[in-house]
Amino acid sequence: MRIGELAERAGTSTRTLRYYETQGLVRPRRSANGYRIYDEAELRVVHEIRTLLAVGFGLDDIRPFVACLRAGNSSGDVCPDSVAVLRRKLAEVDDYLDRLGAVRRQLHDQLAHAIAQREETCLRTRPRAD
Amino acid sequence: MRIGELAERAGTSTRTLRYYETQGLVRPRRSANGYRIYDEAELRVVHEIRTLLAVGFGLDDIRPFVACLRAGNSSGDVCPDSVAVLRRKLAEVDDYLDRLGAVRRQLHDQLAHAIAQREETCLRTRPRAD
DNA sequence: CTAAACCTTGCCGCCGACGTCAAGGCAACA
DNA sequence: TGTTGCCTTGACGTCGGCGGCAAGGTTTAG
Repeated sequence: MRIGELAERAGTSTRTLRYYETQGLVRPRRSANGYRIYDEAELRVVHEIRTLLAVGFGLDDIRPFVACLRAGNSSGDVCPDSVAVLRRKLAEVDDYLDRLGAVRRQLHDQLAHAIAQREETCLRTRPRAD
Repeated sequence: MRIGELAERAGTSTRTLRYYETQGLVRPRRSANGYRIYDEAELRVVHEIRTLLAVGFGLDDIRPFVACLRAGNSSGDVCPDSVAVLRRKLAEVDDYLDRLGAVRRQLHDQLAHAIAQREETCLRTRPRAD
């Protein structure tokens, strides 16, 4: 199949597919006139890329998964390099969750304090207004 | 004080301070020779900016807080616009925490599954090796 | 024959918060 | 007087994952 069909079937754009190629993630054959030709396996690869991107991976992180698929595995996850990336990413996410939780608490406290301050100011300004 | 001193006292760079100025967040006077002159209040402002940036705010979000400080309040949080931003940001963080939690679960499952697959493959390949 | 619908490469634009020169002016000290 | 160390504006570079456009070649349908 050509680039337009793959783009449509993968739910992305031709621009994106060419970009993945420059990043070494997808490797189409070329037909006589220079058009890119993809087989079904590449559709699988593109799906893997899209899924991992949606999870928050960068293209560099995704490379091992594509290599794993291309090595003939039914899943891109099972190779050692992929597992290593999964572990690292899980740790990163855990870190980020911690920090984001701290931020949440700070925002919450800051908001509560600001509102309390405003209440107090209102009471001082017009004590019997309410 | 001039820009170098403020940068050092605020723990940032002169480039950053000039950038904040282009964004309308900091407004120094100018001395006769064109040098930027900052008073102590601006140090406070820069601290506010840095703190909120560290929490994950963008400069646009920070603008109301600076205005609030500049209006004479002891905290940048207490003005209505600031409170509105705090609410919005808290909601954004909550959303993000949810999504990140989902990502965490997916990564965890994916990792568990990959490892289980590898164990299984090992057992099939060399059943009595371990 | 021609128009439409593909395809190609190449290059600039985007977002945000700056970093990093470059080329020059001003100030203070030996 | 020269050197060092401030300061000024201006402009381009960074990172990632593309979007969008230009200028052309190819193929297919009418």
